[in-house]
Amino acid sequence: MSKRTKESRRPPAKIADVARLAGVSVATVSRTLARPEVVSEETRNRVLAAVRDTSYTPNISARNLRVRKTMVVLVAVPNIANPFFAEILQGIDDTLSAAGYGLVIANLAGPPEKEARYVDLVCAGQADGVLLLCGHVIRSRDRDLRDAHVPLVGACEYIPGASFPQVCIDNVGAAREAVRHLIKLGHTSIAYLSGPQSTILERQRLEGYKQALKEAGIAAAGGLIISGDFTFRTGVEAGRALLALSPEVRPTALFAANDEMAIGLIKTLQSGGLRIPHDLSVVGFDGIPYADYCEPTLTTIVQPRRELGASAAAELIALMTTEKSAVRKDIELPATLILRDSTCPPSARNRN
Amino acid sequence: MSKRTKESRRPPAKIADVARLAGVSVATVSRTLARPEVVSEETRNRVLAAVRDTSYTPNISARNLRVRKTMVVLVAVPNIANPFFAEILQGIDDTLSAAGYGLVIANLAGPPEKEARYVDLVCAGQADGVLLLCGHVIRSRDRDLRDAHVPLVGACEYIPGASFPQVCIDNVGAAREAVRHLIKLGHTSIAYLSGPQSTILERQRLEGYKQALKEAGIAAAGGLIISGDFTFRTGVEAGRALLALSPEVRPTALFAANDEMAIGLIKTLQSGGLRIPHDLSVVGFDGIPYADYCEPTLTTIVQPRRELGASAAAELIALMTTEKSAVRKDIELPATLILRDSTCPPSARNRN
DNA sequence: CGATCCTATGTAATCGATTACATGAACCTG
DNA sequence: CAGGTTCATGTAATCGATTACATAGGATCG
Repeated sequence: MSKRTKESRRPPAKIADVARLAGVSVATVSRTLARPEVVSEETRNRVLAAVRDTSYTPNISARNLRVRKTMVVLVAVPNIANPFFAEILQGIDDTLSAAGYGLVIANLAGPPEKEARYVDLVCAGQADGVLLLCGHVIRSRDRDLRDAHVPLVGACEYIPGASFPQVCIDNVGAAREAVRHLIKLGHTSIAYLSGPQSTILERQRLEGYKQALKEAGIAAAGGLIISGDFTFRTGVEAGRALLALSPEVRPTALFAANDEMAIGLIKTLQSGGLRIPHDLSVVGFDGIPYADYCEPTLTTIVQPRRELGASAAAELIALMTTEKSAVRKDIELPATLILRDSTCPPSARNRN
Repeated sequence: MSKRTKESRRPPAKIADVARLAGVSVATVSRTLARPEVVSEETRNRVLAAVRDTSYTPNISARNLRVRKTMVVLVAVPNIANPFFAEILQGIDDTLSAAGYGLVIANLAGPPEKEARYVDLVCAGQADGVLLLCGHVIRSRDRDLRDAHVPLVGACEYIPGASFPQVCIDNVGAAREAVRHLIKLGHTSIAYLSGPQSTILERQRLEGYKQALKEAGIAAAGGLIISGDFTFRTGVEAGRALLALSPEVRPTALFAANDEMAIGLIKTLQSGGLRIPHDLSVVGFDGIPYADYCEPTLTTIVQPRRELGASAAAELIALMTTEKSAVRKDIELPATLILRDSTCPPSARNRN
């Protein structure tokens, strides 16, 4: 009886159609859908049947107009093509779309005027919330964004003085752990391949590196810091630089601020004749899928990417739905060092 | 004079505010924004100034409600985490967002009920168009999607009988070209590492492989086809299978249906002691960034990913904006074989 | 039994834009 | 100068929901 044949003509059913079919007013239909407990069981059944028969779905534009929400959140991501962010996005998407939100992805890798367009969109109140996957945006349009008065949550890159909640791992601690691992293996000459100096992420990982060296009583010789920018290319360049060094002065281990650079470095070193980890131990950071595919597989700090995205999204939802923000707490997720094949004790011939 | 200090209070300006400030009716404001040429120069200036002073932006929900559009397109993608799709998405995003559309990304890698939710959303008229990056969805909800009467464009995977325009490369031709390259180098024993048998993509690449062998008069021995599913893991498995073969019967070259498998295969072969390309030439398909990073760099068919995404998006925009579809043409984009280091003539010891 | 309260439902205002139609001024034109 | 155009603008209906307020009928109670 409830199984009608296709009645579906071109224009989608509207609430008035359902009301007519059920013999009630539009208000009752709306109530039935929003708060089923306030209508009598009998009407409820009639309405729900009518909803089914007309395959009615509320028009979101109309609803959003009325309740003054957009059900859209803006996600600012440095670069979608980066597998690290791709997985964070999945976590965000899972959580947000389950709660009925759509997400507009602002890919900052695109032309810069696009970034401006996105910020404007937010300021114009066309998004209910913003998720920042990097400190980038906030620095340029700080004020605009702030007094647009839109809930905001940050993830991945922890910004110390920020006025909004953030979801991150302990970058300093994780970097320290990575370097401690190398020290425990017996390495004393440990280089660091940095990220772009302008990011907070970079400063924190550098800090962790320094702390580990310091607590082990190893002097952080300045020359052991090689500067990179998170790209494969700079990993390759760092590799060339290391190859140019004579074996006696070459470090026996290296901590890279992310996996992509670590992999570029390893490739370059290998084609220059070095054996990894025998001649140089390498530990990376992030735990991108490829780190487990390369040869040798990469020892690295793996970040809980999906969870990072999911809890940032959950936090934002809380902010958006709660009356006047009271949430405001930072969340720190655990990152773990995964031991694979790119590290081993320094070989005898490299010891001094 | 136009540079006012911040007047921005909580509620965003609405069209009535602008009208009041400019001393005109709301209709005139709307017209000024939509078709500036129909209002007198003098009013136009007054209105535009008022727009600036109030930093007015039309409320999209209200507009969409009125004009019965959503300005949203749904993009169904097999897996965002896959770098191949990530770049296509960028092309789509560039084009679509420049035209003012938002995109909802339906990541089919997620839980299957999410896929259903997305299809429902489209059927409920909450999207103006759909972009399919794989044949997957269409096959399961074919009818629903069709009579939802929403403009649809396919990309990447060409579906022969489809009733909607598609933007693809010539998969058969490209695969044939890849294999021809191996043949030209002198190989006569060429294996094929397939994609998932259920996809049309796979059948087309297999077809190209067969055509190339046939035109060279090489019998396609059945045993040379190894089945995979586009993942790194099956590349590894294929590598193990090849290692198990004695060198005399082992093929001297292999064409993989995508790069990820090719890379998995190469890694495995290398750790099994084979030298690539010396002992086995490999050509891949897709041209993902990593193909240029691995060791040796991968000879592969590179697909114009960004353009693929951009023209699919452009085609969809045409469909959505044109009165009653008249567009309906498939677009074929060129894919090119890029020669890198994973292929060379068969070595003497492997010849028979 | 009349006052009071509750429950279930209906009526109509509202969200903020777009746009068909109405209006009125200015300008021709014969 | 009556009547017809054209041009710029205003009035008000409309898109499709949500929800404050009104109302009617029934239960409860002193």
